[in-house]
Amino acid sequence: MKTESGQELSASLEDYLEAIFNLADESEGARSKDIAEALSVARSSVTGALQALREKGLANYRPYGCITLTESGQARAAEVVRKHNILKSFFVNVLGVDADVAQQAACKAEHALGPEIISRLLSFIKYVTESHRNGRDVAEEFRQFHESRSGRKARKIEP
Amino acid sequence: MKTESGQELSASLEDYLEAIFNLADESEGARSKDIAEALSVARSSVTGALQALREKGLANYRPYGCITLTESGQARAAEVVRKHNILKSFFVNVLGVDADVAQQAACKAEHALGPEIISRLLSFIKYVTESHRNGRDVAEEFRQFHESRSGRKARKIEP
DNA sequence: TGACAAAGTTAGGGGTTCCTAACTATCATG
DNA sequence: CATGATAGTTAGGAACCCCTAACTTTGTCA
Repeated sequence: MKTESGQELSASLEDYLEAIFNLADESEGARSKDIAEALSVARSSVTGALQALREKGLANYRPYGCITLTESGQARAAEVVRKHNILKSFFVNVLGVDADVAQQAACKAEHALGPEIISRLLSFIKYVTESHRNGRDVAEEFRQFHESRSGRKARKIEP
Repeated sequence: MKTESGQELSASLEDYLEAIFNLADESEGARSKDIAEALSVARSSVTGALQALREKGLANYRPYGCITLTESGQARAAEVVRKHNILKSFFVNVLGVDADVAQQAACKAEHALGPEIISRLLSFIKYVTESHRNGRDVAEEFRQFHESRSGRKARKIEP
């Protein structure tokens, strides 16, 4: 039983899918205006994207109607969101990056990484988490390593 | 003294820059045909890209002439290549991904990640390398963790 | 209910990136 | 040096994705 449903999807359409998924989570059915806002895009661009998503069988959409995802649309969106969360978690919890920076980077990188790498990344996060429980906190150890390295750099400037 | 030189560059143009850089490394001056081959693109697309790069002051190019990068072109290309190598190294040496998969993923992701994350990723690779020298090999430990996890999954299927 | 504001759509246009087909330049070789 | 093969260019067009401006629909409230 495969989760994925068919064709290639552009990064842009994946973004729309993700936004609809997240918005529909809170209320039921997303509003065009909120999608536009979430993606920083004109409302008319949303209309276009919705037509494309409908044609691919991913969104239930008719003019002036409320916007939901089809089953396969939800599956695709869930995959994207999953990638996003794994990436963000890696950036924040392992690399120690700011939440905002991580959020933005995850948004862009989620379209670029295939299942193999995502799966290993997830595994790696779990590994780091376990290391924490086992008293050999890899994330913490790295953070100190990183700080001491940046520190060393800084010291070079003022001797 | 900053390395970067100016404007935003599309992912596509970054790819061309990288290809020219790599090709010019081996011989001197890249050939249009080889760029096309490296990027799996029609020769005419290369011509267009070269015009764009020339307009941005990144490539020395005139019709039928040999192709080199300007100084700022080289600087930009070097940045891209650096990102690429850091990502690939992370995928291969930390996550344990196949070289080919890593290569492809690095190619796509290099356009999506900013300096903050790249710098931390580099630092993390160094941390893992040191851990190897210190007898606490994080990469190796993760590899075993990952294997045991995939193993556990597989066992579920045939009980 | 009628009228106004907000939400959504359509029309038209621009930029990017790529393609194929046909043309031109370059180069090696007989 | 002629000529054919290879490399490179131009022309024209398609697919995306986004925009603004103008129009239509919807919903609210006096």
